[in-house]
Amino acid sequence: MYRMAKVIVDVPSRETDRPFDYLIPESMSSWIEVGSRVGVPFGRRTVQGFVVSLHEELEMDSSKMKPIDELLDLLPPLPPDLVELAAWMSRKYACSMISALQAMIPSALKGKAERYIHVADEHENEGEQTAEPGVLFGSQALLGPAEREIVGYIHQAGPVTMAHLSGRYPDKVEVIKNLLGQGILFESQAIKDRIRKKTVKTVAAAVSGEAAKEALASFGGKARRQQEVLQFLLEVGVPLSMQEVLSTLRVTAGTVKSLADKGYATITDVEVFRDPYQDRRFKATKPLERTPEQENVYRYLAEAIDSRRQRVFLLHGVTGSGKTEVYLQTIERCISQGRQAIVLVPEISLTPQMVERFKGRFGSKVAVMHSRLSTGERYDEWRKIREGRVQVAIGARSAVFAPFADLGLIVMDEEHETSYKQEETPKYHARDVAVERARQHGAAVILGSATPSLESYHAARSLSSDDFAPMILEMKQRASGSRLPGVQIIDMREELREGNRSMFSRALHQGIAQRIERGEQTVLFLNRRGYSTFVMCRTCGYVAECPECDISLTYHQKSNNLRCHYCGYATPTPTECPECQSEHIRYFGTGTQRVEGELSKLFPGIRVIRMDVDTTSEKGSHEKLLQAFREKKGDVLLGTQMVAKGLDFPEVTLVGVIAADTALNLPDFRSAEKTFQLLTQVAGRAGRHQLPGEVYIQTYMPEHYSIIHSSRHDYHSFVREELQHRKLLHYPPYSRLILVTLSHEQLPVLLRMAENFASELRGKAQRLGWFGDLDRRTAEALDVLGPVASPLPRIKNRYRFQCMVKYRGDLDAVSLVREISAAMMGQLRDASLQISIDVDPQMLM
DNA sequence: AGCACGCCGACT
DNA sequence: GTCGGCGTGCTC
Repeated sequence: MYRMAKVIVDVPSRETDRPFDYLIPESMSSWIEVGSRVGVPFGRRTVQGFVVSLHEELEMDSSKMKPIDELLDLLPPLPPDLVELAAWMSRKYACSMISALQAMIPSALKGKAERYIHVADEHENEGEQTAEPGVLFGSQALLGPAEREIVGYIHQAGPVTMAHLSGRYPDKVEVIKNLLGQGILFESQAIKDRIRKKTVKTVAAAVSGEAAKEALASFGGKARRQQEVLQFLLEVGVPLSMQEVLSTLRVTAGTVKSLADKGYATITDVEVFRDPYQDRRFKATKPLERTPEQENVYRYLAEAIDSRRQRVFLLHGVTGSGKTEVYLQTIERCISQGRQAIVLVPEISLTPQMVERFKGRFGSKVAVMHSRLSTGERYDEWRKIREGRVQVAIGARSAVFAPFADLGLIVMDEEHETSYKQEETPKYHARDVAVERARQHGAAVILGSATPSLESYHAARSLSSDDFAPMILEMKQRASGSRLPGVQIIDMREELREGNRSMFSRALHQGIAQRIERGEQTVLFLNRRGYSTFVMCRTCGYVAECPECDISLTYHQKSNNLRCHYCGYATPTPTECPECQSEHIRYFGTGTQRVEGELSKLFPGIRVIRMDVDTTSEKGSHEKLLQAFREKKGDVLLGTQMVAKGLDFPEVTLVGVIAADTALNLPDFRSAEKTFQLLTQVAGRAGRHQLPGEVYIQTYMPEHYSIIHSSRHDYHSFVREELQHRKLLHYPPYSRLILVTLSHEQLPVLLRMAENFASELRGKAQRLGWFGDLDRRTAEALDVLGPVASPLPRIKNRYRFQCMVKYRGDLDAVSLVREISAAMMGQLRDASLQISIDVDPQMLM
């Protein structure tokens, strides 16, 4: 009987996306589990892999079968339910198993093989200087002095890497190769993690009682400092960190070391967790009394927690209705029953304020995961979860994979945010993953938003037997009792007609002036997208573009150069047009910098705090800027998306949207929805406390329904209208989409393959009886649009074309697409054709 | 993805 | 004559 493991190896290729069988060595037998991370021989090298199942076999083909060669962690990094979830993801999103597994663990555990050089056992003494140089060992050739030195060094230093060795003996690479060839040296491979567990040195007295007295006496006036250290350690009686001992007694590490050498003290490496919040104190908070609305909602949620069955709730609550307090109390109930909870927030709203609220309520029971943590910090937060040291995990998208053993609740705040969809492989949506995990664990899911996505809202409204039919819970009032701000739509065409060519309408201009006068604050919002600053020649219309990616280059004022946002290509800003030699070439478009400039021109002495990618790239700067604004060190907070979310400043009474249209005119069927959500979010920033708030929205399309309904805070009317549009055009939620992008270096080949793909897919769907025109609402329910050139038609020297597959949600179109793309990649047996599959795409541009 | 095996150009 | 170019084939 042989114990075997099926292993998914870390080799990102279509042919290797399947389990490989390995023999489990006797020594690892009781340690290897589903979810274990192992190093396995694969071809001629060693790679990392994950055990996905265990089985036994009576016979085995020993010529083919290899044993696992190392087990990388004592506790498997993935519990079995996550391995199962990875299989679900690979089906749903047409991604490889390894990419799904890799997404679930911190990057610190993405190990790579390192090669080590050893001295072969029977040659160990060859490096030593013999009395008679030139004596032959066995059949081996004579070792020269260089050979002897190298062999001797490795023997004494232990296994070393080739890089280390060639660093030490830079001109002896040939000699080393020879030794390897002769079998005097040999290579091995082992998986090396990207980081280590952090340790601190601790010191403790190694003697006590009588022995301690003797020890102290034995110094006899000598080594005063050592004596002092021992005395101190005995007094304290518990192990201390080396750091503490050194700084308290003002001694050096050498002193302590000598004491340890005498056997009077011990120095140990103790594993510690890197704690990104260790220097922060969080004020403890108590649950607030629930408002009647909150009470009503909480009753349903508490019942769901108690039932231990999968339930999905859509919590639709206006900004300021106290959704977070509801989350906190539901989590409290969940963890008091011995289960754990995950809180998902968009990366952008994982602000110190948010962290503070959770830390304040749950203290050390919380692990926080966000992108600003270092690899090591993130690894340690993750370990706290895996080892059961915390009960609550709060983080962005990937926190949905927090490896809790008994999950009772998943909260997804700002459910409608697009950042929950990962744009890289695996292109998963955290909402769908959350619902699936909840199914596995019998957990509750709360999808919270002031402006729920149409997908979620529609799913909740339809009485389908879907795997996910949420129940809608509503909160219509602000918890503070304050009114939602009045919203004024400003027609910028009118402004232009009346001779105002500035980016500020007269009303907004006056509004800002008023706030400055009254000492109140203003938030100005600029939609970044569509407002890229590009360089254009005003004489001939030439636009500077990236030679590799065919997209316009972005002007960077700081470095005075042009950069490609996609591949990083950079070039100095031209002073004359390369096409017509005109000098009238300059950057174009509005960025936050330009608005800032305009503001200081219009309001001399105005204090503007600008928040954008430039001013928040540094660690902690985001926090600092907000703090400064809170302390009223600025009259105006000017920024992009990041000022729209979750911020709460009592003295902000005016919010201005510079141009609502930029979001409205994006080539995306969701642009109206996005605009509505954005305006509602932004408007929610004003007048949250005693002072009443005002919102000005500047637009060239004042009659657009998303602008009108958002100005009236009327979600339901907006949704009614928007759903009609979607239904008419058969867009989600009335259909589903798969975006298939094909890329190849040669345009003609790509065109042929893209056409092939579309017709293959149409043909196959027709044979299944699926193909047809969605608009006719017949049984036919799959349509292929395109191929067309991708919005970014060329990236890194590869041309890109895309097809949009539109289909009825109950069909398994993903399998079909996957099948056909696999067949096509097989046709061109080189890897020159790449096909990327995006299921339920969010970004269509 | 690597890494090796395997067949054709410019050099000691 | 060899060193080395990268085409294609495989990895339990």
